Amino acid sequence: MTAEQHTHQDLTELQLALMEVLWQKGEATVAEVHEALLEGRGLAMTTVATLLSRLEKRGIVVHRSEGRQYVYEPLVSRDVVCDSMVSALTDRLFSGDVTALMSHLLTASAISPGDLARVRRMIEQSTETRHG
Amino acid sequence: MTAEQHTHQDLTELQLALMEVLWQKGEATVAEVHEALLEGRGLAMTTVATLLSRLEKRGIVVHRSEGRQYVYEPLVSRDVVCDSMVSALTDRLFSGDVTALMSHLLTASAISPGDLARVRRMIEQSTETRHG
DNA sequence: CTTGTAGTATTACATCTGTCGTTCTCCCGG
DNA sequence: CCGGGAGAACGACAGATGTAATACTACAAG
Repeated sequence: MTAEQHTHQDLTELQLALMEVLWQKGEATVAEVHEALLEGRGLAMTTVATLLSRLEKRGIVVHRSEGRQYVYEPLVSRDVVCDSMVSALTDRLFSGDVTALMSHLLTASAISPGDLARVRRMIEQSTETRHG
Repeated sequence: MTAEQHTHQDLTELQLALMEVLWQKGEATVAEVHEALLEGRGLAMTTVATLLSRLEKRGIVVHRSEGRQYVYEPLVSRDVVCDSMVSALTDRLFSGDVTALMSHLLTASAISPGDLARVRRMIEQSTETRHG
């Protein structure tokens, strides 16, 4: 049992935005992350650096020095974070009942008929996979 | 346009726990909420009072005086909060694509075959409803 | 060796959250 | 009329987050 994922990797909007850059690029310097977030967000370079270092303190990313720059790299995959966050929400709102979440998505939320059809196809696929 | 729900009613675990009590009882005094949360959480009465008043400042609950006690009442329905929080997550993680969330739930997450079947039935129901 | 400069490190501050301790108030029983 | 209590009001404090100014450092050019 080497895996002991904290399962509590709840990231905020902003933190996710940073991670998204790292996930996309694989790794990036502070300047690169800053650049990538410039459009839409007018964050100062130091702000980005601070955020990144805080993320590192939380063990979500690591950095190595390259010349006088820091190159950051994610330590957790996007999938793990998604899993963790979706699970957390499912727990909080639906006592961990995934089907309740589904139900909510299918009813309360605004889901288009097209989406519905696509989802149905997904379900079928899943079922097949399981049976296969 | 009288309706301007903030659509940003993101509540924390603890805040949700308080709300859950109010939603369940319809309304409750500080002491009642405190009591309801005692098992599992050992919060001081003042803590509960503080949390409730902060929730009120955010416009999520209101209180009226009854004797020398405060009776709190929710201002937003559970459904609205669920909607808001699920939407927020969908936006953050899947750029608002509900089907992507669904897909995630069907694959990455641990969903049992039984659940899968139940979900499929739900989908069919939804489809019928739409077509009907 | 000096200096500019890119880039990191340090410090700062406001807000939100979790968590209370303390104080204030007002009604009930003497 | 007075003292106890049950609550509410107020103030506190630590940790996380968003945001950045300022300080420091080390390399590259002269």
